[in-house]
Amino acid sequence: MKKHLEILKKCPLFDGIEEENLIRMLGCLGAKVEYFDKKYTIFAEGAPAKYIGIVLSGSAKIIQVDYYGNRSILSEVERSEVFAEAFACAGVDALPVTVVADEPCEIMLINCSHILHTCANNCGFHQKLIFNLMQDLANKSIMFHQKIEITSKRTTREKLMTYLALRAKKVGRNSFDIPFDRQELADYLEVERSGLSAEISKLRTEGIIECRKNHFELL
Amino acid sequence: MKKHLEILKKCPLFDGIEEENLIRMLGCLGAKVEYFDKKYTIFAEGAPAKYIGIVLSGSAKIIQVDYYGNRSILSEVERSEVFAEAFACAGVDALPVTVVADEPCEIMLINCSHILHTCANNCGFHQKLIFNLMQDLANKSIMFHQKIEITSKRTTREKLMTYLALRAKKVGRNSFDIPFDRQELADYLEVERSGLSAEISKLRTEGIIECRKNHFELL
DNA sequence: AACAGTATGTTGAATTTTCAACAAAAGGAG
DNA sequence: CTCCTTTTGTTGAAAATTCAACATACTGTT
Repeated sequence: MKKHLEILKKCPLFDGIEEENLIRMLGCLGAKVEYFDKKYTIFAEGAPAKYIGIVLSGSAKIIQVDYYGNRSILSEVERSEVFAEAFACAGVDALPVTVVADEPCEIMLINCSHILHTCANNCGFHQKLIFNLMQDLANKSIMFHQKIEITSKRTTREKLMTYLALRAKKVGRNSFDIPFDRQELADYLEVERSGLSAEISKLRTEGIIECRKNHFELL
Repeated sequence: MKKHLEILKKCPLFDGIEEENLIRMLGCLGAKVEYFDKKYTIFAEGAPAKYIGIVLSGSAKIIQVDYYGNRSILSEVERSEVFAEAFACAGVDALPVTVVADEPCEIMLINCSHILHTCANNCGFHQKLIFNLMQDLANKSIMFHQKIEITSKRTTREKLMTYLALRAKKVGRNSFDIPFDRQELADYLEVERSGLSAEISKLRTEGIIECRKNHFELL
């Protein structure tokens, strides 16, 4: 557990919690660490939503596959970020999404009821954890607002430009990497890959954007 | 304030809080009630996101209007429900959405920092409020997941059918009202009103759905 | 009952997306 | 370096959406 401390201290769930308390806390919460290879499923759709996940290394994607096999990417989860917390906290019985390792991953799993309900030891950190969870959920909510803002646009071009503009604003630069390849970007924007490629080409020849692989620049 | 107690007791924010405590609490939180006429703006995009709103009577819609004037409806807020909590809790400086009264409304406004930060009186209900807020935010997150599930579909027909199926599942019946007129439903599904009307007609002649005004039935 | 105003349905043309199939480029393994 | 696999780009035809314009139905008021 020790080797993950630096990452865990950056996790919004443990914001403002001292290192020594954090270690004790993790024991009390029954936190465990599991390893997943690239492309492996961390949580499968339909599984019970008991656990909160924290990415210790690697990264993962939250996806949803519909009846016809169309994949939709809901979000990307990076190191020190939390996932599946909304389902665990809301007490839904089955996960409506799948979480897949994007690269080899170490994932910390915490049974959410251990966070929500005071334990026998009556340790005093639950309040802080719940406060942090609340702030994290508020931030996730804003993330979804942005995703909806992007996908509510009617054309591929507008979706792409809205996404890139938000990304640029977030990093504070006009030049940045995105965490998606073309197919994944299409699945995030909810458009066709081929149409997306065509649109990127057009924007490039029009001198509006520049891009190489997953690096983009707004001109 | 007394006349709103029955509604407030149903508000998820005050879940598990006794009536007598609730009254004192509201005073301590500095809760105030404002009246808004139909179509009036409760919160405007760009306004500071300090306040959490609770619908005491009437209903409201959370909308987003883009650069070109296209309206997108994010959600509907009914009696005893909370709104704008994510922005207030996450501490964003300006609201990215507008909240509009759908009918004449009484709205309770609470400065979110009064909920988040323990007051001088050191009253003991903050923990419970924060816990409730956390659960509410988790539920909102799930709501957004569903909205994304709906709008990620590629055709108007699929979007509509996904929406209606979720709605039917929620109420547990195949026959139900929706809180939207045609234009609003189109703005919620992120499609054209005329195309939506055409699709509803088709589904009707195909014997898949039945509808009159905002009442729908899945056959 | 008549009217005005709003909401809903209908239609065809223009635009855009999706789909399928293939070409080109990039990356990895041996 | 070469082969093989994966990713990305390109294209044209089919399907769906958007747009604009108008017809019809509905609502509330006088």
